[in-house]
Order: sequence, then C-alpha cells, then structure tokens
Amino acid sequence: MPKISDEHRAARQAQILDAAWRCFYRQGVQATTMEQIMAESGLSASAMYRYFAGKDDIIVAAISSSLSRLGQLLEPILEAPQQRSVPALLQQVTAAIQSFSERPGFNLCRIALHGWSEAQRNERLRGLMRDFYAAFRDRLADRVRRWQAEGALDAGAPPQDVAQTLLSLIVGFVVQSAIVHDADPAAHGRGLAALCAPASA
Amino acid sequence: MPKISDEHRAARQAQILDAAWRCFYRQGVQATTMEQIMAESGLSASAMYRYFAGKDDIIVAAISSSLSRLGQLLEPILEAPQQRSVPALLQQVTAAIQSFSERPGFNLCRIALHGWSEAQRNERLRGLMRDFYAAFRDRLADRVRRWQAEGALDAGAPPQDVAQTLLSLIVGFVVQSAIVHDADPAAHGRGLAALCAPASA
Amino acid sequence: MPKISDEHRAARQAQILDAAWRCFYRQGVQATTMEQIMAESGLSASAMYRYFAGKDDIIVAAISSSLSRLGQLLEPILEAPQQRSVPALLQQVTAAIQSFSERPGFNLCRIALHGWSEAQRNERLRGLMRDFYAAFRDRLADRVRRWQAEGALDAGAPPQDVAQTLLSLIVGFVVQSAIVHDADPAAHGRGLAALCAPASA
Amino acid sequence: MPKISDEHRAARQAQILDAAWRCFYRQGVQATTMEQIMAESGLSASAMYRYFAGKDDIIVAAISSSLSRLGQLLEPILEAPQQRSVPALLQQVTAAIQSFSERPGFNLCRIALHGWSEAQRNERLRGLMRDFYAAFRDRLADRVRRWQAEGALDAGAPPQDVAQTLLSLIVGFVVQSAIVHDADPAAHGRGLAALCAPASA
DNA sequence: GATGAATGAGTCTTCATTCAT
DNA sequence: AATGAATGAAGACTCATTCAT
Repeated sequence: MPKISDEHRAARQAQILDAAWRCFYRQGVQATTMEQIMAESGLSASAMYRYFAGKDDIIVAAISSSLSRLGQLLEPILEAPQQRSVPALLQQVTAAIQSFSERPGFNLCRIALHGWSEAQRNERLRGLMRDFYAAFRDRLADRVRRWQAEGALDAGAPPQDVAQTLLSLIVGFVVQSAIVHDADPAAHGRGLAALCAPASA
Repeated sequence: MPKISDEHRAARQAQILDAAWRCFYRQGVQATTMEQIMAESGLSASAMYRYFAGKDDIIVAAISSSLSRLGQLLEPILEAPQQRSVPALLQQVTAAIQSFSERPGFNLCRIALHGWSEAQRNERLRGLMRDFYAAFRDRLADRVRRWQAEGALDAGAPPQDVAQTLLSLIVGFVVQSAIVHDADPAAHGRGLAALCAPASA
Repeated sequence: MPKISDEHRAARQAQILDAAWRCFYRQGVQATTMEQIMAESGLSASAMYRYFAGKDDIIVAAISSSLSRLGQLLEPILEAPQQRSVPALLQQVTAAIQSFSERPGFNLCRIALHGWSEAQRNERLRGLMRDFYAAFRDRLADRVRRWQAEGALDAGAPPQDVAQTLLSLIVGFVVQSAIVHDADPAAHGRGLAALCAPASA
Repeated sequence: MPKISDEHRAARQAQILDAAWRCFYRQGVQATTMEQIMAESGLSASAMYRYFAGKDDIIVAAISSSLSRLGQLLEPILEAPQQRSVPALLQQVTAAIQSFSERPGFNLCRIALHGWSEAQRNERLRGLMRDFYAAFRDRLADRVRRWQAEGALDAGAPPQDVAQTLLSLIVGFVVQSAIVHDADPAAHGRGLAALCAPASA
C-alpha cells in the first residue's frame, strides 16, 4: 500500500521543513547547518537525505512552501467582495501578516528578508519568487480594476502602477517590521489615508 | 608620519570594503569567503587582518558604509526646499536609488536585501540598521511636518504614521527592483498619485 | 521442503552476484555501493543480507565464481588432445577469453584487473587467487610435459618455467585488452611464432 | 623570488605523492582515505588541498609519476645497443622491475595492478595509461626492427605483433609477481628460450 | 520471510584565522 | 610591514548495516 508510504513521506518532509524554518528564522539561510536542522527536527543525517536531495533542496522547498502559505493567507482578503477602500485593504493585509508573524518560532517578516536575500544567489528560488510576486501583483491589479469599476478609484490610472504601489506598501511594512520592529498596520492605514485625503480637510 | 599612515589605512580599508561589496552583491554575505575578498581586492590574507579584526568586522563596516552612502544620496532630496508633492518626492527618491543601482558591480537594491537578512543574525548590524532607518524615518516625518505647515498635507495626520507609509513605499520599491526586476519610479509615482486623487476625476 | 529452499537460495545468490559483477565491471569493486547492487539486482537491502553476510562476502563470492567460470572456459582448450603447437594454444586461449569478454555487461578482462587489485587488500581473495593461478599454471605445465613427451618441445626445459612464460602471455593479453584495447589473439600468435622461428627463415 | 616557492611546491607535492603511494600500495586506490594520506605525509588536510585539487588529482598525479619512473627504469635497457637476444632482454626488463619492486613501501607490481583497476573508472587515467603502454610498445617494436635488421629475428614478422607479445610477457610477469608471488626473471627467460628453441635440441 | 526506513560513523572538502619568515 | 603557507575545526554528504513492522 503506497498510500501509507506517501503520507509518511509527506509527514517527514513537513517535519524537516518546519525544523528548517525554525533554524532559518534564527540564523538566516546560509548560516544554518544541516546538523542544526537535524537536531531541530530530531532526525538523523541520512534521514534528511532520504527525503531531500541536499541542503539546496530543503532551502527551495522551505521557501516555496512558505510562499504558498503566504498566498493562502492573503488570498481571502484580496478576494473579499466587500473591500471598499485602499487604506482598509492595506490595513487588513498588514494585520494578517503581523498576526501570522507573532506565532513563536515562525516570524514571517524575518523569514521573508532571508528568503529575498537567498533568492539573489539561487536560480530556482529567484524564478519562484519573481513568479510569486508578479502573480500577487496581478491579483492586486484585478482588485484595482474592480475598484475602478465601482467608482472607488480614479478610472484613468493604470491598474498595474497602482498594484506596484500597493505591493510596495505591503513589503515595506514587512521590512519595517523586521528591521525597526515597530511597524504598525493601523499607522500604515492612517498614513496612507492622510496621503489620500484632500490636504486642507 | 602618522598622517600618511592614516590615509594609507583608510585607502586600504576602502579597497577591502569595495571588494567585499562586489562579492556580497554576487553571492550574499554569508556565502562570501575571505579568500574571495582577498582575490577581489588583490590583497593578502594578512593584509585583511591588519585592517579589520575579522570577517564580521568587514561585514559590519561594509554595510555601515553602505548605509552612509545611501543616506548621503537621499539627504539632499529630502532637504530640498522646493519639494511640493508626495508623489514627486517618492519618484525622486526611487529614481535616485535606481540610478545609483545601475552602476556595474554595485546594485544597491540587491545589497540592501542581503544586508537586511544579515542584520537578523548580527547584533551590531541590527542596531546599526534599526538606528539608520529610524533616523531616516524621522527625516521623513520632518518633511511631512513641513508639508503640513505649508498646507500641502492634512495637518491632522500623525507625521510618524505618514513617514512610516512613505518609508514602506521606498523600501518596497527596492524589494520589487531586486525581486521582480521591473520596479519603476514613474509607475510608483503614478500609482501613489492615483491613490491620492479623488476617485471620480 | 529444504530442496526448493536451497534452489531458491542459489538462484537469489546468483541474481545478486550477477548484479554485483555488472556494477564492479563499470566502477570497480571498492567504488560499488551496496545500494547500487540492490538497484541492479532488484532486491531489497535485507535480501542482500539474508543471502550474504556483507559486502565483503559478495566481493569474494563474485570473484570466486568468476574464477570458476574462467577455469571452465579454458579447461577444454588445455585438455584438447590434438593440441600440437604453442602459438596455436595461445591463440585459442586468448580468442576464447576475447569472445567471452565481448558479451555486454561482463568484460572478463576489465573484471580481472579489478579482481587482482582487490586481492591485494583482501586476505581470503588473495589466497583464492593465488591458488587459482598456481593450479592453472600446473595444468599448463602438464600440457608442456605432454608436448615434451611428444617431441614438440625441448625436453630439457623445466615445464614450470615454460608454464610461467605461457601464463604471462595469457594474462598479458588480458591486460592489453583492458588497457590499450587493441590486443589481438592472432597478433599474439604471430608474435610468438616469430620469436620461435629461426631468424633467417 | 618565485624559485624558492616553486621548489617548495615541488617538494611538498613529492612528499604527498610518496605518502599516497605508500597508502595505495597497502590498501588500493579507492580504499585509501585522505586522512590516511595526511597521516602518512605528516601534513594537514588543508595543506593537501593547497597542492592538489582533490583526491582524484592526487590519484592521477601519483599514477602518472609512477608511470614516468617505470619508463625511466626501462628505457636504458631497451636502448642498450648490445642487446642481442629476446630472452635476454626479457630477463633484464623483468629483473629490473623486480629489483625496483623490492624496495620497502613501494612494490611496483602491486601498484601496477591497483593503477590498472583504477584506470577503468577514471577517464584521465585511462588515456594516460593507454598512451604510456602504446608508446612503450612502439619502443619495443623499434627494438624488434633493429633485431630484424641485424638478422637476429625473422624479418618477415610484423614488428608490432612481436612487440605485443613481448609486452604481454612483461606485464604477465608483473601480474604473477603480485598474485602468485613467485614470478622469476630467470624462469621467464628460460621458458621463452625453450619456446624459441628447436624442439629436438 | 521480506521490506525499506533509519542509523552513526566516516568521507571528502572548505574556511576563518594565525604565524614563521 | 607584508607575505602566503599552514592549521584544525567544521561543513555537507555517503554508506554498510540493522531493525521495527
């Protein structure tokens, strides 16, 4: 019965990836050693190599699965039919990221920075990440188009430009969370609202 | 004559840091070896240790000097008295970053990602970076206050919130430059302008 | 029914040894891993250890069985009653070796080199091989004695010396086959005939 | 002064290759570990990698230098102008090999077997060895031609065939030395002489 | 009786750093 | 002041073998 074996395989791989993330989060991707992942996962050296071809494979799988999780986290927010205002969307997205990051041992923001850095020197990772962010920006552009159709946004602006700006706001929040440690969804929302508001309100 | 010695020292250090950056840019911080920096700088092993205490020192010095360069690049833009609109400022800042990044062998955007990642696992670096970005945000807040005083911006908004939003836009541009490779200052400006504009323009 | 079990056992062992030889032939003895033999034989790890005590046992059994096959190949040639001339015998033996070597996946010549090398560092193998070649040389000496009795060869020469020379010619052919790839039974026969011929023929 | 450095380099390389040969001789090529070569040479791990790119490089260099030594050993014998008989040449060559092999820690015959085996799975080595033996056989063919010119050998025989036969006798001696341990230059000479002699002498 | 997942000792190799010259 | 040879600890990865199921 291969089913048991497949489930076992998936479980072990998840076990390894979770351990890898806990290590990456603490020390960065390159500085994490296989031995540390072994210790964190409770598996032996050979067990790791049964489920992954090597360190690079673990890195790619871990980052890839992390991007998937991030996509699953943000998709419902983007697709919610009742989204009316840009600052509100931004606030919801950043709040979701923040609450997801607060779980112990898995800070999404710090991990993102490590992943971006690693993607600079890893072919597969670079493609993976470019595709993910390009796709995410396309979803944002869709959202912009709906707003424009609803009359909530200037219909003359190129949706891709607005999407690029929105994506910057989101990843900028991530960076400030990891570096300055005081990024605040509400502040981001207020700041953007202030920019959008007529000056002499 | 200690003065010559000091100049010599500074020149050698700059030579090493430049070489280090070229390596970091290509391969990331952790994956760069001392031997590669030696080869890139044309100096001997002992020379490196004469001018820096070790690899960590080179990393901190390189990132620190890079932050200084970035500050020097952006300061005149922030302080320019004639700055009138937020989208225009954003476009100027991102354009400056982009043109600075286009010089061969020193892509500021890619380097920033490496530096952020490294700062997660290096105490000194973390402090350095937090201080730099906090200070930069303070400068942005000053700018916001001036705009508010000039009536160009809603006076009721907390300047720090607006500054946080602006910083996000800037670093978001950096990330998109390095990851998706198509970040565009003009698009960022247009996108922000669209968000600020009244919907039914 | 132990008989079926015994047959089963022998069949499995042969299956393993055949697989082992295909691996040894390609990569040498030491460089072949148990996993490769497992893959080549289609058997599981535990099956290997059920039928052999370990890798060393497989090596010894494989080389031993190979020597037997070689002996069975050459024996009828040595014992053929109509053998009249030394060059003819040499040519027949080398031709037999060559045709045996041409089967895909089992080059006797290459395998011999691997076996000799391995015998240097394996006590059991060393004895096995010494005995085999000593016995083979004894058979050659018998042949020489028969030739001497028939008047086909100088009766004053020590048969063991002639046998040693003949064995050198044979294994020399094997080495040249594996290393220079152009060893030729006919050329060997002609060369020896030329040495035996009176100079001014 | 680069000369000192070059001499130093050559000396270290020789030191490593000598150590490697002592290990190869005892255990075969593949079964020898870098650590054993380190211990035998008295050098550290990194020192080895300063002078050789890796284990494969050491193997190739060691075998290559060994072939050179063998060539230097046999060349004067082949070129000696007073060589008159084939058995005498054979005896001189084998005797030279034997005396060279008797030095402690460097048995040329055992080493040859290891080298041949290794050449089966190492591209560079295979070419190296094929070229060496082909060239050696050409020298033998030259010798044969001279004998034929002097009337000492049947002028009608193809020199390359005779050379192939002679090479077989030599390498056959090497194999019997290493495997049966009783190969004897004099016996080889007598055996060949018996084959060459008229039967009813 | 058979499987294949698991192991831990061992392999080759690299690297930041030091030190004799 | 400067060199570059040397180090040893640590890195990723492999492999013959065992054991729970």
